[in-house]
Amino acid sequence: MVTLREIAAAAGYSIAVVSRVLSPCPHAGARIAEKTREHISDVALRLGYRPNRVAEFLKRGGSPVIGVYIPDSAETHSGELVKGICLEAGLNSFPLAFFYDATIDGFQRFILETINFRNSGVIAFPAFQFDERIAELVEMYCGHGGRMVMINNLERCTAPGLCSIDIDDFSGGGMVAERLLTRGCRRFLTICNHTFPARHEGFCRKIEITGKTCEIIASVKEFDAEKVISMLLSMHQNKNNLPIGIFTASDLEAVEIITMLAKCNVKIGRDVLIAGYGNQYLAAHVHPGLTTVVQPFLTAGRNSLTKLSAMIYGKDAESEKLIPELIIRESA
Amino acid sequence: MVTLREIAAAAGYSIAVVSRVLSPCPHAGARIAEKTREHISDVALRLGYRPNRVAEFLKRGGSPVIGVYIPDSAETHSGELVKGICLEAGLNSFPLAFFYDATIDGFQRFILETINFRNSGVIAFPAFQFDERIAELVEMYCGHGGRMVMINNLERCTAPGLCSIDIDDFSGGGMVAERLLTRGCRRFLTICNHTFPARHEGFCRKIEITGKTCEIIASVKEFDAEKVISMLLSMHQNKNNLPIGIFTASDLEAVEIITMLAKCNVKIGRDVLIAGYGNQYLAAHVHPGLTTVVQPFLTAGRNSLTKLSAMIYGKDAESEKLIPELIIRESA
DNA sequence: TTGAAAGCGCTAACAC
DNA sequence: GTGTTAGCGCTTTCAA
Repeated sequence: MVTLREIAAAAGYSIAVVSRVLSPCPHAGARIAEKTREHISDVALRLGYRPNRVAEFLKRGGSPVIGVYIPDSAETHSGELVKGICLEAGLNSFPLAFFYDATIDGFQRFILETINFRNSGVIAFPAFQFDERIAELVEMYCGHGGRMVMINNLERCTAPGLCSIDIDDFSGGGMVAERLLTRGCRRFLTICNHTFPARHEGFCRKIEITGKTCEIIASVKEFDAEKVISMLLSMHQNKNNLPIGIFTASDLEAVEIITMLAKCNVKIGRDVLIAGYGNQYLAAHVHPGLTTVVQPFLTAGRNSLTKLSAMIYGKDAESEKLIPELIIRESA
Repeated sequence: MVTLREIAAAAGYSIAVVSRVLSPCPHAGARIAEKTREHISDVALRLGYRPNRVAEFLKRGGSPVIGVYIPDSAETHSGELVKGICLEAGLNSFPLAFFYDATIDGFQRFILETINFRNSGVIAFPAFQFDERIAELVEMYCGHGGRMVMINNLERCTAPGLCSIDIDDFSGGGMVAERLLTRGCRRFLTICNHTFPARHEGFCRKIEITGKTCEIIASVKEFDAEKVISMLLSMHQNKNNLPIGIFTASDLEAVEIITMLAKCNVKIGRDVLIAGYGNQYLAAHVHPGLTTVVQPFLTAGRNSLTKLSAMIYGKDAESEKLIPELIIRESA
């Protein structure tokens, strides 16, 4: 491992000068001659220096570890988020401590643990039902100088030192509507999903603009494939009202419906078009393949770490909104 | 954060004595009076002491960070493994550095990086095609005092300081065979999968013991649902040979086949029984639900960290083989 | 059996 | 602009 000491020896300066050149946030008023800076940077590069964050934060009275709060679920997008975070963390030599959970009590334990260990910052993706206590915990943490990046905060928490990365569900829903409209759908069906209302709102808004309406089913449990579909088909025997467009705010429900309809001899992709949300694992492997919305969670993960690291070193980081993308397969 | 200094003050001993009591591997020849040990342990417990691994390893000339090499895929089981590792790492205050990759060159970079940062140890799940270079890298790393836990090593690498956690694919395949036999299957079909040969071997062995045989299809691409099934069904018009049992070594293929067959009016779960392997996300949500083998990757993750931590502190850790479990749903 | 003190790699206050 | 020095929390050598 290359240390400041070795660089200092090789460059002919003291360790302190080398530190001031290489430190991500040197103390205020640190002045270095431009020539010295260049020389030391060159030597560091040549020797392959990688900072020892552990020692850096030890001195500052803390630990470089970044706490990551992640939903305790097997969904594909959490995996993508984790991957993005890990990738950037690796590049920047930040160790990570993951906390898998999906409860408000767990979130509280997580925050307290983060404070107790004097970790350098927090990335949080609290994917459970929003609760005022979250906002309080975030305020408490940031109020004491903590830095946090929150995924899908949706403007519910605000605090200095808090930066949000949201993924735009509303426009994702709109993309599905546009696709179904383009494919010539006349009637639309959608399953309620209270966890992600914006996906529906985006979908319905786009449909309403065209003067068409959406039938809404309370839950996937009440989706009686044979009944609903035979009803819909018979109502429109003249075939003029085909295809019917179905949108569910999660792939899980879309896959249930696809496999239920397949058993009823419904031609999915022709008479009935189905689109889901999330591009979960296996969504590409049902027949017909599921048209769905892919969320840029890898990007969210990478950006969250970049922003957090900037904030940790006293720079500003702006919140951002990421736009999802429609993946077209055979189902719609 | 409670430090040794505070405990020393509260207990009325020097920091050195407290360190000897609380350190996970005190230097050889450290003697402490039993009464002192108890007293200091009590105080530490009362104050809620959690060791500062960063400082501990700084002194020892390294970093507490554990490097984790994980396949760069969205499969559910990687997520479970990561979760298990994170859980134990959190309990033991070990920071983690994940390296998502699926190439031998990446594995080499990972090992070199681990050495460069003087990380405390490695958990590796190299899920790509086995290569002699892996064995060499492992030998090199462990030869220089590195500690490693390998997931699904399958006895391919050996080195002092290496401990393996394998999941028994052979018995997993056997479980599926037993289920299909119990359900009265007379004929069996299986899709080749060269990545996981043991799953097939376990399956076919159990079938062969009963004197029955397995038809083998080279790949899922060549599974022409209509052709294969109409052939099979017509061959056994008398219905005496129903149900037909199909086993694929991955859920992905099983889901493809289920959704293809559904379109052909085949009664899955009655005339044709299908089982997959892996219990991937969505496998529970196709219709009919997929009978499959769930691998104990959460346990593997937890145990890998426990074993690694033991080895890091100079204790021995034994390799182990974990047994998967059959999840019965409607498809078989 | 216990304590004093050095030092891991780095930063920051202070001196020059 | 640059160097000196103390110290973050812990382990370990050496001395008592």
